[in-house]
Parts: sequence; structure tokens; C-alpha cells
Amino acid sequence: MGNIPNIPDIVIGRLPIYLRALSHMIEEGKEYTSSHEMGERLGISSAQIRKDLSHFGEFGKQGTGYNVGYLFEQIRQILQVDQQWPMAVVGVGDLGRALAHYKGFVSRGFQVACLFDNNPALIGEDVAGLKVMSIEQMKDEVRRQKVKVAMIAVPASAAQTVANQLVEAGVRAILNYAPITLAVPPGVHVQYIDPVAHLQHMTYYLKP
Amino acid sequence: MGNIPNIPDIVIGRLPIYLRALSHMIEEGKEYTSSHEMGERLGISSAQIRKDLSHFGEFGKQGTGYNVGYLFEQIRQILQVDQQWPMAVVGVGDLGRALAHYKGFVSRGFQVACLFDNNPALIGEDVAGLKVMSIEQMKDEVRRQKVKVAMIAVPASAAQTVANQLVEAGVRAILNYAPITLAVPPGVHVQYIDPVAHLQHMTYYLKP
DNA sequence: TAGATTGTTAATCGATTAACAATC
DNA sequence: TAGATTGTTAATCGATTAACAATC
Repeated sequence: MGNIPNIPDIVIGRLPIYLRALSHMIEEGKEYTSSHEMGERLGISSAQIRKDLSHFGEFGKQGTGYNVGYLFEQIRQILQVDQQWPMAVVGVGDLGRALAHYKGFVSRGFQVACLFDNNPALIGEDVAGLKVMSIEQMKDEVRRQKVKVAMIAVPASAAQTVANQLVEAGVRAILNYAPITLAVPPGVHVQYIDPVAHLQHMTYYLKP
Repeated sequence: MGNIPNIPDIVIGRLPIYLRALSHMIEEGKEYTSSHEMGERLGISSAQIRKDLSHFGEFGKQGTGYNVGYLFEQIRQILQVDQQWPMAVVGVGDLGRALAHYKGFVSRGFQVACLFDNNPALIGEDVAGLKVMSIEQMKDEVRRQKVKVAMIAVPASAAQTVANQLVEAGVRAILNYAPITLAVPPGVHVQYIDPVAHLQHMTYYLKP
């Protein structure tokens, strides 16, 4: 009913980039922008930006361009980040700690709500104002807090098991920092962050 | 001369994923694999894997598939990660520290070689066996160590300046953790890691 | 009004997939 | 040999770009 159908995933993936650029423009006090200007900043063609946005509605005015604040709000709604998503962090090593302390989540729609680890030495420790809980408590706690989004920061060998447990507890979006491809049921979304993969991608081009 | 021409960047981007899967297979003691099996694991079609590899040569045998160790070595060479790249980390906050301590670089062709921060309170501190150096020392040190690869873990407001300095010092590949698009000269490669962008991409699909 | 910029259409470009002969 | 799987070609599919009428 009134559903916006069939928008390519690659388009969805660019919306957060547009959002980021718009928020910088807001900081700069810029009131209007154009597809040309945004494209310039982001290294994307203006036609692509207009096409992408046109999937969701008409946000601009001919001759004037886009109202920065308005477009920002619209994209926030489209991505559903005009709300605050509580997140679980699993694995409280160096990376998990960095995620727990990261200041950049809150302004962009997320909030670390609970931390889990299987190391007894860590359980109960206070990290960024949260008590580290055991993996055994994870299912209950994730359900209790209605957590739908989680970040996995455990070794590759444990990542699939953790993912299974998270899914069972109701998590539907996983950001996986472990360098391994996860198998999840349909309807559960996974994104990967593997810095080494990015680095290796670039070294290909570093010939002489 | 004998150059392999015009390989799509998107293909290069998948090679690290193949490499990762192959290294898991090596750990498992698997000797042979097939495009079908790899595709299964990675959620990629077998045709795509064969097509991707065919850009670089013929690595398989009909009827048998691919020798895991051999294909692994070949892709390592293609990506130039059969060597150890020294890396600079700029910004020694929580994230920079996590990167400095990360154990996963060395086995995959990288090594954190130097750390920089502009906070006087941090300079001289020992982090993961390295002394934090000042940004003023960066250009000299990067040149001295012939560092070509760097990771930026400073606030967005400082990232462009840092990038400029790194490029001036000879860095040609930058992994940028700051949530901002960088402008760099041709021939310098940038990849981005913005966890929030990935999260926002997924929340789009978390409708009801 | 004149100039600028949108939203959209059609054309182009590129990537993925299906199919299969070759062959281990 | 029979079965399996490659590397490659051609067909399909999808994404990007160019162009422009509409209009602010």
C-alpha cells in the first residue's frame, strides 16, 4: 500500500553518503545546494544524485536546487535514522572498546546499549558506562532492550556462532568486523568491515 | 609490456574476499576447491568467480577445480600482498589504538610501522610497542620508512589536512576512518570505512 | 525576464549470468 | 571411460550518463 517498490540496493547504499555531506553543509550554515555541488564534493555525477533521489520523491526546486535541512530530514526518514537504534556490541577487545567509546553514533541514529564477551575476566567490567555482560545473558538482554542492530567484534572463529545467537534473539542487522562471510536467514542483513580487504584492494594499484 | 590491461575495479575489490576464503580453506586443510564451492561460501555465483579469475590467467583444471594453496599464492601476488607493507596510523585515539594493536594485519601483508598524533600529551607514549610521534615528524618519518599506505583515524575536521600531508610525504593509499570524503590527487587511492554508513544502509530495510 | 537546476527519458555503458565446448 | 569443472562466449540484466523539457 503506497509502498515504494524495488529501489536498487546500490542506491540505498549511497544515501548515507548524501546524508553525511548534507550534515557537513548544515554545519557550514549552507541553506541550499544543488546536485552539481553535491556531486562535486562526493566525486559522483550530478545526474546520479538526481536519479537516486528521484526514487523517493521530488525534493528540489528547478533553478534553486535543494534545501539542505529539508533534504537532510527526508533522507533521515527514508533510512529510518530519525530515531535512535539501540545496538549490541559483541566482543570487548580493543575494537569492541573503541566502538563502545565512539562518539559518532548518537548524532547519526545509533547508540551502544549493551556489551557482551565470553571472557569471565571482563564480565562486570565497566566500559563506556556499560557493564560487560556474558554471552549467556545476551539473548535475554537483547530481547529485553528490543535490540535489532548488532556489531560483531569477536575473532573470526566465533563470529558465526555469535551471529546465530543474535539472530535468534531478534537481531535483524549485523555489522560484522570479523573477517569471515556469515550465513544468515533471509530478512537478516549483514554488512562487513574488513580493513585489510580495503588495504589489499589498494595495494593492487601500487605497482612501481 | 605484457601488462594486464583494464581489469574492472569491482573485480579487484573481490579478490581480497577470495583470498580470505582461501586462507580459511588452507586452515581447514582443504587441498582443492571449485568455483561452485567458493561461490556457495561467499554468496557469489560460480560464473562470476571463474570470470573474475580469468582476467588474470588460468588457475584451475577442468574436472578438478583449483588447488587452494596455488590459487592463494597467485592472488597474493596479484594484489601484491606477498610482501609486507609498512603502514602509518594517524590519530591515536581509541580507534587508532585498536588499529595499532590489531593482530590481523601481519598475516595479510601489512604492519603498523608508525603512529602519529597532534596531542602533546600522547607524544612519546608507547602504544603496541611504538612511540607515538608528532604530526610535525610525520613527513620525515614516512619518507624515511618509505611508507606508502596509511590509515587516518582523526576527527573529520582534521582528516583532509592529514591526507594532504601524507600525500606530500609519499603515501599513495589511504584508508580513511573519518566520516568525510577526501580530495586527493590522481594516482592516490582512498578507501573509506564508515561504520555508521553501513548501519544506516541496513536500517532502511528494518521496516516493521 | 533570463539563468539555473530539477526530474525524467532514452541511450550508453558495464557487469552478471547462462550455457557449453574443451578437457582433466 | 564417465563425471566434473574449467575458461569463454553470447545473452541478459542493471546501472550510469547525457540530454532536455519543465519550471522555479
